[in-house]
Amino acid sequence: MASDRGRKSTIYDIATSTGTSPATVSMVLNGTWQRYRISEATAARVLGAARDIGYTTNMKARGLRLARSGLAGMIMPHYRNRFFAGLSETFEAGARARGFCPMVVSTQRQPETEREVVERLLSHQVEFLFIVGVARPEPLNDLCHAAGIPCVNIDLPGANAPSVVSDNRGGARMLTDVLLDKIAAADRGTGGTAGEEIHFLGGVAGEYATEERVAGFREALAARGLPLRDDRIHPCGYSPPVARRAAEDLCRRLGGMPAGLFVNSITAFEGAVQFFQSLDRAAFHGRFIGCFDWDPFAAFLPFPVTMLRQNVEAMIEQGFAYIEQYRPDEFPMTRIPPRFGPVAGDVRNA
Amino acid sequence: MASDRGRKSTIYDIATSTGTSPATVSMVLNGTWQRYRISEATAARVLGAARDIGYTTNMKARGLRLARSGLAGMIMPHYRNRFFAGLSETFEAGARARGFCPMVVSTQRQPETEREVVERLLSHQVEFLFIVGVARPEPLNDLCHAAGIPCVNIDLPGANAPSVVSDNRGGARMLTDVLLDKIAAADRGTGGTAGEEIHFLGGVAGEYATEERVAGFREALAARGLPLRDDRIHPCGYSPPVARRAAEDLCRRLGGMPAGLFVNSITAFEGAVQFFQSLDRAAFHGRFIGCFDWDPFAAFLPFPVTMLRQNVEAMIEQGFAYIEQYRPDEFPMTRIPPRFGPVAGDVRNA
DNA sequence: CTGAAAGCGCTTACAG
DNA sequence: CTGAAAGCGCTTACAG
Repeated sequence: MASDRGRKSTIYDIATSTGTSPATVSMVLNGTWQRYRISEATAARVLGAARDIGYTTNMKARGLRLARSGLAGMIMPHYRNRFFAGLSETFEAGARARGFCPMVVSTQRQPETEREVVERLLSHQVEFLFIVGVARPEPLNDLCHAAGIPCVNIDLPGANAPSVVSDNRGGARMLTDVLLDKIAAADRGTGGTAGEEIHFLGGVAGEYATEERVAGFREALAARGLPLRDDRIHPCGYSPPVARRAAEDLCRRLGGMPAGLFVNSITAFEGAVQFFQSLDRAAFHGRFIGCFDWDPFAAFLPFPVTMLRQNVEAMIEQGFAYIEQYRPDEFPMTRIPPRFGPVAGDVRNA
Repeated sequence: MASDRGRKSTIYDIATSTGTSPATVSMVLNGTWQRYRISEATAARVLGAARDIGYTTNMKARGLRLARSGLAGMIMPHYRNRFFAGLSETFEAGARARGFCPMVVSTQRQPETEREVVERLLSHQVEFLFIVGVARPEPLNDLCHAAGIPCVNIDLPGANAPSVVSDNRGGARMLTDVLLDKIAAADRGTGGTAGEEIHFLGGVAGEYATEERVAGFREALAARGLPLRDDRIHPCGYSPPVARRAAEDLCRRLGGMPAGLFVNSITAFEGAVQFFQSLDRAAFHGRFIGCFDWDPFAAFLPFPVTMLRQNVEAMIEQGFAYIEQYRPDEFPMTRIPPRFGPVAGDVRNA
């Protein structure tokens, strides 16, 4: 029954066809008609016509009039891992539950794209913006402020907006402790000092998340009185190919796998695993690998990997909380503890 | 320098502050000023003021006036695998390259959500819509037609809009052929009839993609004169837990892995792999697994897997082509051939 | 109980 | 070379 002739129908069409006025139609459609004492009969007539004609309200016009777009914006690097995919999906569900239409766009970590996309989203009048995984979010925060739009930084913090991040330091500490425990258990009785042989691979020196994780890693060692030489830290970046090479170099230098390997991020892990494929399975005997991130397939690799799963739901909830209580002059930060994901080889956890 | 006092600034603010009119400001900002013979001096003044004030044009107002929103819509099930993630990212890049702001939202395969989201996107006046992975897209296509908005179905076809899908039949044929070749090579000289021991796992009976893939699977067997009993086809759905159980039942029944296993979709594969973890590595000797989908980590499992990678870029390009040459009365379908992904254990391909 | 009117921020012929 | 005016589709006091 849709009038697919010509253009989309408007409240004027409905007013004409029902012998009422645009104002009446508007009130009926908005459900405010009883407040305006519109007769039940008129309301029913209008509603029926709207249904028959397949009317949908033009949000552009309503938004213009009301200065409320109904749009909720988010930018993020990409969707190619479970962490980012989960953040998007959770954000979308949260936005929808709050009556907004989610608008999430990926920017591939390109600062220029990030800026352009934010400007675009602002042009489209998003009512608030989640900024995910941006290394330097401050310029974007400023753009939002200039437009009078609340925003939050997720995953990577920034000075000019509230931020919610994983507890990177605490998580790294947890993960390192697990690796050290396993090494110690394997060492038991041999009096080994395997703690010295634990290495940290991946991430970017000077970047917030990496520095925090390195700090947690150091803490765990320090707590056991284990030494840590700087040459055990290899912040080779996040790209799989360079992580692959870094892992290879490391093993060549050591003459084999280190007793423990803390891999920072799933993408670095992907690279490292490419190299591990070339190793004999025996190379992993008594060696323990940890990854600060989780992936369902990575859980099924042929050697044991302990994985940390960031708490996506809690991060997004906190983001909405910050938006809802937004104060343009206070930029707190909250750290959400990650949890252990299923452990490879341990089917019960899968 | 942004005037973050009060609300967002408009062309009226700029007109006032530069002693010009809103019309002039509009022309200058749109770059059409020379066509209207506005003086260079005025143009420069306006541009400067716009920059100082941090002006961004209100797309709601412009869209309303121009009946062009600048929004490109897409709905899809979720982002939790490389295929969907790739479709989103490629779509976003394509939309941006064409001057649109992408608006992609996930619907978790819930028909109600799909409908609501499409209505919402239409309300926001998206100029066209990509409908990805929807089992029954026709009602959504009709919604778009009623609104006069072109749409295409991606991944799963529909009768009421142009569709672009992977060449499911051809791809399944390719994949099955590889598995049969490997089995034959392993069998060489033993005179075995291992072709009979190839099974198909996952997907939904009656669903387009599954039926096509089963057809390709049958074709490959038929071409070699191999028989295929119906009890070799196990369309257990896509969910990992049920696929896990199905794989387990199958192996129990056979007393071990079949010679060949064609797994339909990465999610079914995820389930099957959960079960495989409990098997001894020897169980895979001389057994060959194929998956109609690709994942970077699945490529590094401890047994050989041949994976098909759908051509996301070509699919999205074809989608845009359909939109650009849209005819509301012709609904063709194009099939894009998938390619082989890197093969597990073969580092050279990784 | 319902309609006429103004205005959200923009663009584009049309005058001058 | 530039401005006044109308109109995109809506909503909301304000009359009646």
